[in-house]
Amino acid sequence: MAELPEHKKLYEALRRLISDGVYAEGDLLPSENELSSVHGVARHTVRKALDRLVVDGYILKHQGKGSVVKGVPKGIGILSLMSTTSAVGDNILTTKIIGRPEVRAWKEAFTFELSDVEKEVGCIYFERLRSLNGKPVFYDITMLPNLNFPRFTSLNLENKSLFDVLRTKYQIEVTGGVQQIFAIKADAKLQEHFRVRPGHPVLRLNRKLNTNKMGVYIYSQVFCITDELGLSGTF
Amino acid sequence: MAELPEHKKLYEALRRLISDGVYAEGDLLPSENELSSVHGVARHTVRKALDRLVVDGYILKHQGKGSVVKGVPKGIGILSLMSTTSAVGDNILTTKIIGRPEVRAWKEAFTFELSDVEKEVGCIYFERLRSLNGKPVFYDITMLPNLNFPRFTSLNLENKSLFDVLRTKYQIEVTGGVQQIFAIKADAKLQEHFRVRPGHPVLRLNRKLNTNKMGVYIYSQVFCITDELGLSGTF
DNA sequence: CCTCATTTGTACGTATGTATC
DNA sequence: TGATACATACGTACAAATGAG
Repeated sequence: MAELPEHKKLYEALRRLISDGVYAEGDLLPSENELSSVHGVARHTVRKALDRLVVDGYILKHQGKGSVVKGVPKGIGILSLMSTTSAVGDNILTTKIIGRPEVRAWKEAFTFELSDVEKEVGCIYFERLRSLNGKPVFYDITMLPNLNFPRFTSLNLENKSLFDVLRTKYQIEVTGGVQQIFAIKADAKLQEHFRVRPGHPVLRLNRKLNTNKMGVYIYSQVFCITDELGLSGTF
Repeated sequence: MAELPEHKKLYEALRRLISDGVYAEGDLLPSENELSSVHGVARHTVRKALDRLVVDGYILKHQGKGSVVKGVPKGIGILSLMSTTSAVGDNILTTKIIGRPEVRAWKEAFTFELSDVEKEVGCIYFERLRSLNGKPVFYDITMLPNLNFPRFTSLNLENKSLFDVLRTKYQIEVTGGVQQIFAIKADAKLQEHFRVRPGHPVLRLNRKLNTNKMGVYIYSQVFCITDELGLSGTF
């Protein structure tokens, strides 16, 4: 297992402190010089970690003032969860894996083209149902190429963020991607998962996510009920 | 006018070279040391400029290899039109203004909060119906604060891009924004505009767009039929 | 397969400018 | 006004990945 670079270790440490609520929204982080001496790294290294936290939306920096905690960016990548009725902060998002991750041949990658290498190695496939306060709101299908993911199928992904697992276990970071968005009617499977009536409007997203590993893409199809919450994103 | 910092000047210069096609997709940028000596700045400064180009999606960096031009990020965050059946290039998008732009009090800004200043000055309101090859696909409501838009209500917006008009006539540039996305059923008004049956699934976007003018935001609500085309975006 | 020059990544140091309180 | 904190920018050194030979 490769040792993580200092700036990444600090990034993970600070990110965790924010996720765990040790630093809450509005709090000031320790100054760069303080973090530098406390963690025994150069200020430049601290700045690199903080830069990343800014890009990821955890903090805001203000010259002369300090680094203010913005909060934990919730949701799936760029599109984050947003309640239409009340704040999302008090709500509880739980994740359930349907079936269990398995290796299989690609059926298709929705509307995206697959490379020959991807076709050859097959894919790791799993489905998840995510609920907010017990009500199902996301149903998603995820496919990864079966490359460099030792023991992935035996990992417990319940209530864990896929992105966190990929980053911490496999050093894979999602760097961006493309997505297509549609409004559709619920079919039989969606009706069952979401417990809605036939014809209920559902949001569908086809996504291809880029990573920091050359040639490694994550494909996912996300279905979402937007009755009580919308998908929110900045650009 | 404040002088731009070196790393930003270099960023702008390189960004422009990529936009203008001097460096095309797949090309290798000059090495960091070369850029450093050519532009007379430290390597650290070059790296800062390149970091920004990576974040913005213009280049990819590979250790031991160099910085590869990725291209011009298309419609950053702004969901762009994408056909599900064929290329959109050959299709014709026409815009029709429904009614005519008028000044009125804000009814509401969808789910967004309005400032006191915005409430006081009122808004410029108009609705548009955009069609692809004669079939209506977008119906949108746009609201601007009634500030600094002389003669706006008498402008002819037919078949013109609102963003282009704002930029060329009023020096207002859209710099980003937030949006919420929902899947809904067509109501009576949407049924009529889109000529679809009751209950047809429709995509709804509530958008608040930031501009380069402090305190000036554009609010819009976009309805979209995604039967034959999806909204596509990069992130 | 190995070596070597090149290129980016990490990490350190130092100095000075600028915004906030 | 002064102390503090972040921003910019110069420098050095070595590690790690790439690709040519």
